[in-house]
Amino acid sequence: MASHVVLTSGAKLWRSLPCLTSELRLDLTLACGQSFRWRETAEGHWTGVMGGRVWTLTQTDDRLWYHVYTNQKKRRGRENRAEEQPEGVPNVEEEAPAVTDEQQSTMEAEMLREYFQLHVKMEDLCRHWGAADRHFKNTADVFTGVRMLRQDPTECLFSFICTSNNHISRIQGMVERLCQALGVPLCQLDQTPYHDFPTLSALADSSVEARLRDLGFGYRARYLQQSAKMILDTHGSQWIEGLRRVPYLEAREALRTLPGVGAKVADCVCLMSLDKPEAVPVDTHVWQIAKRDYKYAADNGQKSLTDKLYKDIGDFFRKLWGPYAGWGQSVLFCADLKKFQNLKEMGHVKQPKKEKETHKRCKKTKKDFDGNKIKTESEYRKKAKISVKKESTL
DNA sequence: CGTGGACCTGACCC
DNA sequence: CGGGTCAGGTCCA
Repeated sequence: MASHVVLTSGAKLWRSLPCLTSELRLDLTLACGQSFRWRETAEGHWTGVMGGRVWTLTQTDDRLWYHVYTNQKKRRGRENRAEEQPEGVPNVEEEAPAVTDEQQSTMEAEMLREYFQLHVKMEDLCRHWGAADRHFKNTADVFTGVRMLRQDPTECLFSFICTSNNHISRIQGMVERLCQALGVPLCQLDQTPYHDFPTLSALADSSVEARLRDLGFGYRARYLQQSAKMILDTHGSQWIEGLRRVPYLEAREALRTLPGVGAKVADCVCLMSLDKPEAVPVDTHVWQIAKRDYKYAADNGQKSLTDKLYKDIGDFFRKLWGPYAGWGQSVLFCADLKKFQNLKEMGHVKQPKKEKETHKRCKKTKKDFDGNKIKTESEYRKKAKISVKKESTL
């Protein structure tokens, strides 16, 4: 049976492209809640599905290494997988045209450059933002290499419908079950099956709501099915992709007409899949960041994130950072996640022992590796103050 | 325009 | 083990 590859055993299986870790950190970028499809399958090795293929990625100081697995061939006509493969689902990579390894590799490298948007120079953006924004600089100095992915719009939309009033560890499991239940199987590696993300038609089927409720999606089950159906019925299968070519606000409002898609989810989809780098998703984290680190609306005492407040906070960051404000937001968002707090405290001091412990933990818990957990709100504030103090002394 | 609740579920804490 | 709280929100009154 096929298994996950690692770089140390079999360099022949790998290809690479130039990419500095200052531009891309796989661990931060793939586990900060943009995409829910990547898992650390071996230390520093991330396996997931992108563009209908299964990849393992890893990196060295100046290169990004990748391996693409061969999809299992579907035997036509004699598969009893009717349950898993709704009709009308195209079989990815079927009858692959004859291409040389070289051509194949060139194409794969190009897919990666697009997925990670390597043409955008994060280092330049961060230097620019850091010059005018002290708090950003202090955070970005530790959280370098957090990039915005350019995800498939359908996957992004339906994944983020799952995020409402939810947490990352559960969302990951839900998205995995969603793909397993409704997506085309691609291959299996060490007992782990990999599936493509479901198509719109698979999601729109009337049986989907009940099915997903059984899989623990709660009230989101209806949103997923209804949104898919609404898109197909009133706009057509290419509609979401088409939103890449319309202005930000227009795309955002279009998305908001879908059930389960509010301001936050719409902005996530705009930023992470529709080429709208100015979109700033404002969630509880970003609201906290705005108040705590930017003294935004100091003690205005707002209870909830109203539409107006949402827009004002977004405008605030857009004014501060400019047209790529969404990319800036993602750096601070990532730095605010519980699971990455340990990175901050290590700061510039080298603590190899601690790092080892963290890695162990990642493997053991495998689903949810929290670094130093913050138990209560007050403890959270304490930490925030500490980090502010550190910053002021720098 | 702003507020208060309901909403599924399970991870995490005590 | 049982009970509360909370999570990258959205929708409705």
